[in-house]
Amino acid sequence: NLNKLHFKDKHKITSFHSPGTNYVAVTSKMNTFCPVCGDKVSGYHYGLLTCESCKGFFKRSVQNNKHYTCTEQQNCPMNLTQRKRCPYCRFQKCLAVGMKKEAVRADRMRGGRNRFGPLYRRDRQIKQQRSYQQTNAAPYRIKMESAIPHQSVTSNDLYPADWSLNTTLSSSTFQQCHMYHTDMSHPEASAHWDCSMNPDRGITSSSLHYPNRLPQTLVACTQEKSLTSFDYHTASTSHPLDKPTSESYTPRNALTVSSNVNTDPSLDHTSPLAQGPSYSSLPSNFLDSLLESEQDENQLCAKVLSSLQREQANRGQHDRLNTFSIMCKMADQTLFGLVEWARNSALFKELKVEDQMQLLQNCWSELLVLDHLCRQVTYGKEGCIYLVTGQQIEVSTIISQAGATLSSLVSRAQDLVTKLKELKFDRKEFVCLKYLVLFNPDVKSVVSRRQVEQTQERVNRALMEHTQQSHPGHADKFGQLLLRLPEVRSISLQVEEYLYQRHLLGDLPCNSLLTEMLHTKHN
DNA sequence: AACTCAGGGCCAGTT
DNA sequence: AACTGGCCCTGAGTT
Repeated sequence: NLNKLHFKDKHKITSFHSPGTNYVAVTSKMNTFCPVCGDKVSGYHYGLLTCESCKGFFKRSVQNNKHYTCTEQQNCPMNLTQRKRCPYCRFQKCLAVGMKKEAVRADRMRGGRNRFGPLYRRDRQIKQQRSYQQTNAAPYRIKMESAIPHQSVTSNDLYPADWSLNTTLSSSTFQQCHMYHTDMSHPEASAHWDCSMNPDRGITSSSLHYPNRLPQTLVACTQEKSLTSFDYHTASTSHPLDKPTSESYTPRNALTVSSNVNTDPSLDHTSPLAQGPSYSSLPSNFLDSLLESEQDENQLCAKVLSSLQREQANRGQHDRLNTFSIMCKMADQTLFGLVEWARNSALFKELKVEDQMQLLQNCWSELLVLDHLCRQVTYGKEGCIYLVTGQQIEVSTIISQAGATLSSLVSRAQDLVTKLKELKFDRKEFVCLKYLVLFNPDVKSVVSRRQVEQTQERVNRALMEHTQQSHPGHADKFGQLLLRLPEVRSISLQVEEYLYQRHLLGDLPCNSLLTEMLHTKHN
């Protein structure tokens, strides 16, 4: 008698004995987590898949017309263990994720069906379709989900079996795999995302060693005006993304061949950048030259992966990085890549080193956000976040596991991704936005303001011409793209604020470029 | 007619 | 006393 069985056992039996459609429906329900608290989903309740307890909580709150208050800052972490602490934040999260008050019946009539039936059906179809696609595209995922028991998922599981065994696996292999990250989808792992529960708070990355890192130079620059271009150049050759043995810097392309920091590209008449006033008639050449200094995504992916693997390998069994720390490391490595990108750019090299420092210090977080957005537009699947390592995480999982601030950041970024996808955002436009953000003449204490302004105008004009040429039917694409920049700025400021708060709690790896950038700004 | 599943209610346990 | 959350009852819609 199934009705006499425990709820959880009922689902186990149903899923075990019913292959086909029913199996997919039940297993997908079992494998998803409540978007409010991360507990196991028991079915559709008031508009979406939630757990039994949030269903009950939402029902009681609406039925009894509850008005809760928050004793904190109205952004309490919401997870399995903490959901009871703040009903205000819990109810707000219920509403935020889309639970519908109107589905709670005023007449309290039992049974029957409501008007959300079609909505649930459509949602099921989408999930089933997605599950089918993933099953066919990524046999790996099934292996992970079935092989890794829920009770012992650690940050180590960020690396599926093959990652830790085969360190030479190519990045393209990873990208084909659509691997899913299991740590975050586990309720217990949510602790890693919420400040107040982070068991690894205060983690010290003593095993990290980034000799002569650029950020120290950046910080030093704010204190010592006499920093020479030589210091800057030497310091940045020891990029942590480089192999530890690399002693000399090898430029990636012709634009960066010169070792002279203050090279004037106008002297190089073979460079499209040096074509003077005529460049505007050949915007594609100018943009192509900007594109050339772009870092190869596969290379970046491989570097970040190997760096993370090295780091984990150097750690003891009980000293593994938690999810948040891993994300910070990824951001940190990406940031290094962005600094390297700027440093290699011929336009940037034209500037005085002090100005370079100021500009980078001003826009590093915007560059990170732009980089994230571009990766999502290029590789991201619907409802997923594509990491620099080639892994994907479902947005709903992050939102269910993270606190309010991080959830809101992810949502805002995803909204922007949607808009950019609608605009058919391409790589050239992305590079232009990066330059527009980097060459910001409004940054205080920039000495060569006019030069920065001219470069910004130049890139701006190239962007306008490109959008007009490549999308003649979309007259306002240029304006639409520029209109996204204030939101990028706003998100980046929220990112900085969030990271700084986590830093104050000791959650950020001490020895990171991120930390130093944050420090410099707050000092 | 039997089944499904998302509503509501109940109540032992917890705060 | 109020709240929580797991389990059960109900009944319109589906098969």
